[in-house]
Amino acid sequence: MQEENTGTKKRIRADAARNEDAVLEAAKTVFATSGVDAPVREIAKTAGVGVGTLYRRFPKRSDLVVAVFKREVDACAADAKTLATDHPPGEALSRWLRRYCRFIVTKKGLASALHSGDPAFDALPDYFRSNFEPALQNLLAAAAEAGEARSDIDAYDLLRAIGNLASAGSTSGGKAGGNAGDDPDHHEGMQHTYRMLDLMIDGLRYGKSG
Amino acid sequence: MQEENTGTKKRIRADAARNEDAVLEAAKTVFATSGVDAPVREIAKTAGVGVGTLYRRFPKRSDLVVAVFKREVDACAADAKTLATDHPPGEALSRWLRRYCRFIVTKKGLASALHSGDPAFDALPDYFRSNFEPALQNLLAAAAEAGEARSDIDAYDLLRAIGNLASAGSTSGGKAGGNAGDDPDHHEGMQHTYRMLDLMIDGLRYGKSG
DNA sequence: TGATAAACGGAACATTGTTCCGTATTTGAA
DNA sequence: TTCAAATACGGAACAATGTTCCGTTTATCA
Repeated sequence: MQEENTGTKKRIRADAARNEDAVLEAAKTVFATSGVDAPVREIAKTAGVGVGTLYRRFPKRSDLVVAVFKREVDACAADAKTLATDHPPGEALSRWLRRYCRFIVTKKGLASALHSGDPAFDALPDYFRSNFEPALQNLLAAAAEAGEARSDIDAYDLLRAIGNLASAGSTSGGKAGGNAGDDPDHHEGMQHTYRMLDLMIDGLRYGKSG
Repeated sequence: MQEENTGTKKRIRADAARNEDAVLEAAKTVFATSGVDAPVREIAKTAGVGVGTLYRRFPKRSDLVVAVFKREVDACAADAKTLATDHPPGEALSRWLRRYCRFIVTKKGLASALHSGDPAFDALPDYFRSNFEPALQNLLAAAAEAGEARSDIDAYDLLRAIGNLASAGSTSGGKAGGNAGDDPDHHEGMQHTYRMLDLMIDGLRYGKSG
């Protein structure tokens, strides 16, 4: 059990692993800056690699999009665990919902790609749900048990509700809206979205059966 | 009032008009066959025209898409009037709803383009509604007056309902689903859609307040 | 340190939107 | 009918972008 990979032959070369990570990181940045339709070359250049390198790891452009998306889903879902250990249940729940809200807004460009009919993205909705639903479910259950939230809320319903809330509040274009500031929290629409989210959170905490 | 164009200088050359029509017709065919993402060259070739000619009339690819869409909206809306004069009110209503249903299904590819965030398509939803709503409104009113349909149905509600019905029933890809037959009426999903539509039509005709 | 497999970089290719311009056609008048 | 000007035509050429190929470089291991 010394080797970390079971089954496959050899382990990946160090530079290969480093580059894969650089590409993913660059893609995340570029997608956020120039939208999901940004040229592959731009991503490669940002990552400091040639297109050949990029394509060896991600044979299709859509593979890269999918990988970045999944990676960010993972990160967001992982934050649920972190928050749960670092904060009291109600606070953890509230913080994660904001985190999730930010995720939705910054993925606005992706959303349209998902519904583009390209089969490459068919698996993403499932991935989305199967990661976020349990994450939120745990936060909800813990908060309910601690008496810090009502217990009659379905995790998936809440995910969808906030998803709708957030995507309605953000500007519609694919190209990453305003260039004024980098922080999505300071977009006008975002403020409104947060107010609505606070309303929901209050409802969760102080509603009936609390 | 002898000249048909008021304000502009001269009238368009005969070959120009002929070509514009050929391009629109070709685009309609190609979009239906290969999807809205079909190459401009393919459309030009189908129309028997050079790309230069196509681009003089439609400076952007999206202009052509918009033009085709509007043209088909016009055609569908115009059919409402034709049907109204050729058939008794209830029959006209019923026939047009099927016609509209077919329109929706064959425009499935367009639907995703509309929601792509491209500002070129921003005006289309309005165009859609402002043409179809009055058309259906007239049919509904006539049928209601003749006692052949209930009178408490909102035209726009019905348009949306059937729109949802039809787009749910058709295959999801952009590329025009099965190559088996050309007739959309014979796709499996279409049969189901028609059955649901019949249910609605029956409801319209024999429901309360008939 | 050297052999070898793996990975790298980026030039080259294919596809597609769009522009340009020399040539052909239509139009209106002599 | 004939001719000149205006208009439109066709398609080569350009630009942007996804993808492939291959000669060169680098990591790994003995």
